[in-house]
Amino acid sequence: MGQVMVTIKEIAEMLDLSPTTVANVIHRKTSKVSKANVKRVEEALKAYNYVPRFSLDCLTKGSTRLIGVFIYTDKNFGPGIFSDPFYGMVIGVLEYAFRKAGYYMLLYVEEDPELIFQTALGWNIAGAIAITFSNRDYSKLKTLMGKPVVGIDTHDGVEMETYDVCIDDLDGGYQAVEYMLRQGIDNILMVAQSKKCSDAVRLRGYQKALRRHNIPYDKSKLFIFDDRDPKKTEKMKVLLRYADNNAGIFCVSDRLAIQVMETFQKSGFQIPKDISVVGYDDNIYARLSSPRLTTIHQDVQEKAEAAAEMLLRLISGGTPEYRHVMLPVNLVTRDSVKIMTIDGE
Amino acid sequence: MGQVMVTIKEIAEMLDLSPTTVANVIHRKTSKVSKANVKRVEEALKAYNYVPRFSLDCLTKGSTRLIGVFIYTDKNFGPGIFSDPFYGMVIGVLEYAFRKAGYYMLLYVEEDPELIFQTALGWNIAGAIAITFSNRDYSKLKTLMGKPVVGIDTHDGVEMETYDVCIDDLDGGYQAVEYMLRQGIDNILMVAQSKKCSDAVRLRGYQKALRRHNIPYDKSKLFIFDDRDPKKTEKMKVLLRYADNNAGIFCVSDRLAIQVMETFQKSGFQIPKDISVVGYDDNIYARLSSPRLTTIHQDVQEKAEAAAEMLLRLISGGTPEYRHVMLPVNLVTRDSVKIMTIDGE
DNA sequence: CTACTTTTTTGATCGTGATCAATGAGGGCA
DNA sequence: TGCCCTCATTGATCACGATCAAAAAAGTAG
Repeated sequence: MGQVMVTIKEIAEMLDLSPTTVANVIHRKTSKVSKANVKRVEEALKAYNYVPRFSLDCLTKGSTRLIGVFIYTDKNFGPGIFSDPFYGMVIGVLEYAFRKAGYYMLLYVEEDPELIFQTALGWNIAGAIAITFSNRDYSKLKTLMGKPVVGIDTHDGVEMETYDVCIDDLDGGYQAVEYMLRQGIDNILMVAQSKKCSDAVRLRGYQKALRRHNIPYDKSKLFIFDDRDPKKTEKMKVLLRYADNNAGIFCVSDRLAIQVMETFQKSGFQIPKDISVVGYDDNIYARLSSPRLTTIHQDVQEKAEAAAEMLLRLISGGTPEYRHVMLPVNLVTRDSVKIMTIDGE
Repeated sequence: MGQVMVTIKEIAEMLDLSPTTVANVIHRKTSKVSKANVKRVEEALKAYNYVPRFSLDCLTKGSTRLIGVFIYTDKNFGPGIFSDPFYGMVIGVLEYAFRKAGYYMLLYVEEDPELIFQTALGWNIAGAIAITFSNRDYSKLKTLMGKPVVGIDTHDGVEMETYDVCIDDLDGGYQAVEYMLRQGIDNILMVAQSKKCSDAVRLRGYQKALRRHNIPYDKSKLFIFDDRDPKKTEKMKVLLRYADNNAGIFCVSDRLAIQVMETFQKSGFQIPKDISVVGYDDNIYARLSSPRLTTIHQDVQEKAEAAAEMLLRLISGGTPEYRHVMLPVNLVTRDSVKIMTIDGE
């Protein structure tokens, strides 16, 4: 059915030449082909719209021009994962960078590491971006393929042999909490999605800020709300009893922050009058919410660009300048934190 | 470098069998292999972690298990395209559906149709999703590949031979405008991104609503703001002179609607007191904006799921129930349109 | 015109998996 | 024991492109 692709052999037959000659023209080895034939072959290639069969690259070269972008989701996020602006931006930037470099992007979102490994091997990809992998899975992927892998937001932080890009979550947590403390807010809760990964690092930043102000860490002030939990919004109501103008909440994502604010607002509280909230990411949610969200800004585009550049350099046999790139974050102050006025706190 | 993949031939050599026997076990043609050997081969496959080379499928079958998801962008959207919740949701749903069906997703965003065709051919994809293609490019892609293609939001509407999914933009435009008219708002502007494609259809819906209310169409009330234009926000100020409590603006996207609202708000106008605004899409912007945006809701997830199902059925040789799926849209009333009260309009 | 060099073209092989036709081995029956 | 039949296994071939060594053609010099 449909049009059949022209092969080198067919072009060669039509011109009464050998496939080798045609192949030589394709690979610009024109020194080995007479000018007359170069012209003839080139015209035929255009006329019959010859397209190389990318998928067969793995036979003659070691790999295809596919780059695997693997997103590990330990929770079953379901199909809506890219409506999260973070993932959307990341894959948009990666696709762009790879395409411009002549590579193609195989996108694969999986919870089962084994399936990711199989995909990487079976497609003979040239390299991979591993998003939110654990160090163990990163290493296994790399060992199995023997091809470059660059991690983005590796779960359990940086290890010697990995190449990866992340953000300074310790500083992010610290800045968020320090800012509230400086406004005289000293009863600060933290709302996280899990106790692991980047949330754990942000928690350390939270603790560091408290320590600097000689406030003991009270683990009852750490709340975990699982994104999968359908009763999540219901459970958030436990936060209501903390409403107090000396209280603040540090949330590990803008999404969570918005939900927390809505919880308070629905119960008649005002933000930041009755309680302050700081988010994390600085995505579209933060700019549109009311009140507009004070949050920790991370440059997702830069993160993805850095990862793409690292991987492309590794694939072409080079060595990236750094093994580990940790991008800075910064606080963006908007309207969700009560500001200390001159005449009192 | 790295681990080398095990091949069928190698497994066969290790077990002192022929490659054919191993291949037969892999393809479940166990009727042709003795039970003892089936067991031996299966164990070896597991032990040496045999993974078939997906990319070579095109040699023996007609195509690979890749599905091309092609997004045509006549404007150079740049790398941030998926931060648009629409595209993000679409590709998330597609990736999920294809993966569950055993296919892999090749994502390719391009402005040059020729490069899309080359990609489709070179990778021997099993089928393609063509997002915002023109009918001409859709047909060309289909003809060149001879494989199933399903369109999403085909630019110039539906034609006989295409398979595609779209939304009822005529009704969307109509509902948006009709709603404002019923609130006594009779001076209605329309803000679009272009004069083509779905915007053109929505314009017809706009005109239809006016006609029903015996209001003549005034083309000076149609404003085009190109998303690429950096002076876009500046240019929007021409709208300000329409501020009037009998005036309303129908915007072809929530993003545009938000920008329009901000333009008015920055100049001290209130929405909907001084002017009403209706958006289109009902994405995250609409729910978070202030005032919350009254808008036309489209179910992006359903759209993508319908397209995925159609394509998978076509690939497996079946026939989808419909050639053209047009999903309904509906108005979601929130707070950006002035509501007519009992005692006056 | 021969001998030799250079240019151009070709044949053969590899790498991987699917498949068909053909061979080998074992079992049953006369 | 010999013959046939069936089940199990194998060899050969194809699909496609890259590449190297070998062959053919063309050109140069004596």
